[in-house]
Amino acid sequence: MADETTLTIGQLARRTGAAPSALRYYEEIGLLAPTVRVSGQRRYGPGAVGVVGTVLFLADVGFTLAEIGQLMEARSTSPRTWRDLARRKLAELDERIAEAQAARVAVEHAIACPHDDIITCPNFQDVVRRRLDGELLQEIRSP
Amino acid sequence: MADETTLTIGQLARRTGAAPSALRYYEEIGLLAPTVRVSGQRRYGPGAVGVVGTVLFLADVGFTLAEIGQLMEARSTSPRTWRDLARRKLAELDERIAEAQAARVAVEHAIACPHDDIITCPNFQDVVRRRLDGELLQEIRSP
DNA sequence: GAACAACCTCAAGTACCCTTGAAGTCAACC
DNA sequence: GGTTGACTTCAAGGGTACTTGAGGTTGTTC
Repeated sequence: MADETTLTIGQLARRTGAAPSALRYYEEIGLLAPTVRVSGQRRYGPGAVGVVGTVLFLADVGFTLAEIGQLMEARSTSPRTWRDLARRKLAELDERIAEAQAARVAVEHAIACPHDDIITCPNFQDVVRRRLDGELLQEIRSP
Repeated sequence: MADETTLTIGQLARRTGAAPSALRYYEEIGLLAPTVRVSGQRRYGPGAVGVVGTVLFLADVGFTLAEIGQLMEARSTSPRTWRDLARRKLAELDERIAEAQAARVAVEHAIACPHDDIITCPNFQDVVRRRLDGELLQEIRSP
């Protein structure tokens, strides 16, 4: 029977919902610190669940693994950096929400439109034109 | 001087904001119909701007290129399919919005938390625990 | 002592959406 | 007739986050 306070990679995987291969990958890219080995096999302390959970949560929130790496590093050493990164992501989330809501409205309009071929629908053409104009504006702003 | 009602790939690219390589790629995967060629070069009618604009808009909205392919095919032949696909994406957008809003709240809480190492913060631990429990529920729901 | 599950490493593959580079063609201009 | 710019094809590369497969070891169980 195994130690009860220590987890194998499979057990950690089950408790966190991350695949063992993903956990190995996280270790490989430096997101998770290398662990104690028992005859070659990784053993995790109970705290690992929280760490992996944090990683997964941050990934859900939209941080890339590289960003999560920075966050985990700044975690205890520099709460200021941590909060800066978090605030930046907050702005990104707001943007994403706004975009999704705009998209939602546009799709709703397209569905409500009585035309059979949407490309012929004036409403839709309007949406598309705005999309194209947005692109052009971006190009003009940063040439 | 060239025909005024017809566009080269570069001109179409400038009018739509899509790179020429992207337009060729769209054609390659069947998203854009192959066009007339003038001594080997693609020539697009004015309607192409709308078509490409539609593709770009749909991509923004979150459709994959494969889905956009289906949509373009169903466009005039089957408005019902079109609306079905659109409605499904609407639900997806709602989900995405809800997720982003939940993430926003969680990040806000994390920022507001007075703890220096967030992993030790009870609020944050709670967020992470909910994330893990959510995962487990999913696993139970679809084993 | 053989099977079995779960672990290990390392290289390569996957999915999506393109971009980049090499090598060449074509029309227009000087 | 040589350069320029925009076009052509085709194969390969790139970023992100993993997964998969081959080939091998360890520990437990029958």
